[in-house]
Amino acid sequence: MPHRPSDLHPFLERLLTRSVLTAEERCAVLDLPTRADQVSANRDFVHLDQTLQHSCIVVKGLVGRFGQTSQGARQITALHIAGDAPDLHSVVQPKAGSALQALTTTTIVRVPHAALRAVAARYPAIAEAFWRDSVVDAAVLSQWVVNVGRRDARTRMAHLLCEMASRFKARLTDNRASFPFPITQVHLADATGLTPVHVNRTLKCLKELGLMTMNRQWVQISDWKALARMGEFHAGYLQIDIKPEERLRIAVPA
Amino acid sequence: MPHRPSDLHPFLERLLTRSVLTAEERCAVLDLPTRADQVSANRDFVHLDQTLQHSCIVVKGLVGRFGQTSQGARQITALHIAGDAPDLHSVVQPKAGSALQALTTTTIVRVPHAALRAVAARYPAIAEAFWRDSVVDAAVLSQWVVNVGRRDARTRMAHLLCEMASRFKARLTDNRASFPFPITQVHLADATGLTPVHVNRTLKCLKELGLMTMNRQWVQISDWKALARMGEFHAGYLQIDIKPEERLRIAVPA
DNA sequence: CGCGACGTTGAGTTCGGTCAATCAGCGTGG
DNA sequence: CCACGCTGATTGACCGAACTCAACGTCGCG
Repeated sequence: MPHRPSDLHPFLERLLTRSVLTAEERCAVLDLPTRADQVSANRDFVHLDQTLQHSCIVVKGLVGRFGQTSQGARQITALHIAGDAPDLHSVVQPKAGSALQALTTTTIVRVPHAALRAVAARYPAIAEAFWRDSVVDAAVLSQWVVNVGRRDARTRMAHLLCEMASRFKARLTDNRASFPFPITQVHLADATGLTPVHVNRTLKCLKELGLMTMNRQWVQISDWKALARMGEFHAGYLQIDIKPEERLRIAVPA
Repeated sequence: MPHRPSDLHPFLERLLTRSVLTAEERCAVLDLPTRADQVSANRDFVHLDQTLQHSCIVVKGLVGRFGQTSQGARQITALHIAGDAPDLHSVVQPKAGSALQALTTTTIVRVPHAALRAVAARYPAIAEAFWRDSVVDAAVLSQWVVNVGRRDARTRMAHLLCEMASRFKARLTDNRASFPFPITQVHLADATGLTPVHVNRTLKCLKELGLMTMNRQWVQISDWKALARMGEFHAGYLQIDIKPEERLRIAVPA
């Protein structure tokens, strides 16, 4: 069953890396109604405590989930790239527990909860895929707690870079890889729980060790193995690269 | 429809604080087959990378989800009390991404995935409640990232104590509260990302400020408002105390 | 060309870590 | 009953990774 190109393709791909959906179910996902929206850098497009009627999906760009202390310090609790649905959970929990902000000019699409709920009710396998997606996000969060709680600055940074490289599916050739990562050092600081100054020094250190280089738009990893070792990075928790036959499907086809 | 007492009652209660289930659905939850199990303190009962056939539910005691660095430092990423299902997510994601360990002598029940899947398939509202449960857990995790990433030791500790008091539903009278919290300072350190020595000093400080006292088994909060202020604690994210009419139900009754 | 955002660097400080000793409670076995 | 040993709590002295403050550099853009 062929299907026209859609902003939702990357999202469907993401679901399919971990869940099994029939052709009909895939079409149902792609046919979800969407409203595209451009968000400029450093703009919240979901506010704390806002009650949502839509979930959004990142089409292009970079989105951060922000928490914040009463002293005004900000902490990024999750980074979301194209294909991610940063607030899919709002389908069952519409009150936003944290803000979403674009870190660069970002295009998102909004999908009405009504449509998501309808498709989840009609196709239990899609509900299952949504639940699984939330679960994988939680596994990533749990890694972030370990990262921020127990690792030193270099290790933290290396881990984050490895995670993002994996999620961007950066092609690994000859122990090198590179991927577009349009993030400032200030935002890296908010993601790692460091200060911007120390992020700068940490990156300098990783560069001097010959592990990677970075500019505003792009990360070049020059020694993947060493960076992964330094970051204590093991990709398993991301549930990427699941072999097709290992994907799980509970729901029976309609 | 009356029902015999069950180890699953606290779990059902937990689901019902956030989700709406019909009498039939409640019975279906309570009728889940269980196998009780006693776990002694400091014993892993779910190991990293283990593929699970059961989810467990805490009946009595305290369970920690543990992550760990390659240097052997441990970080608790979640604490689970009676009524919690620490690995409900294994229903859709059976490979464990972190270890579960009892922090005191704990009794759990194990529920086969097959039974959970069957009940979720038969009653979409139960699947929805499970998903919502995962989502709330993720919201707590996200708070922990903020806590560990951006707050100083005193604030961190105060926040953790307030969170646990709220989850234990500690009765608040005259700005005081107390609840049973059988945790060692070593485990508190693993939960807050501090060292045991500094936990000790931090608790001493909170005590000297007249905010709380603590021994191995019990926490006494002597000035709830001040402790909550110090910990920047706002209970909203826990999704406790949801008014009955604000609970969400998407699925239509069978 | 000037401005603003971001990146870089140095000097000094501090919060929390490390190491090590001591204390307190408690269950066990002689 | 009491000595022993274990686990966890407490305290002190010192250290160091990361923070703060402040200046300067660089790049893109109006």
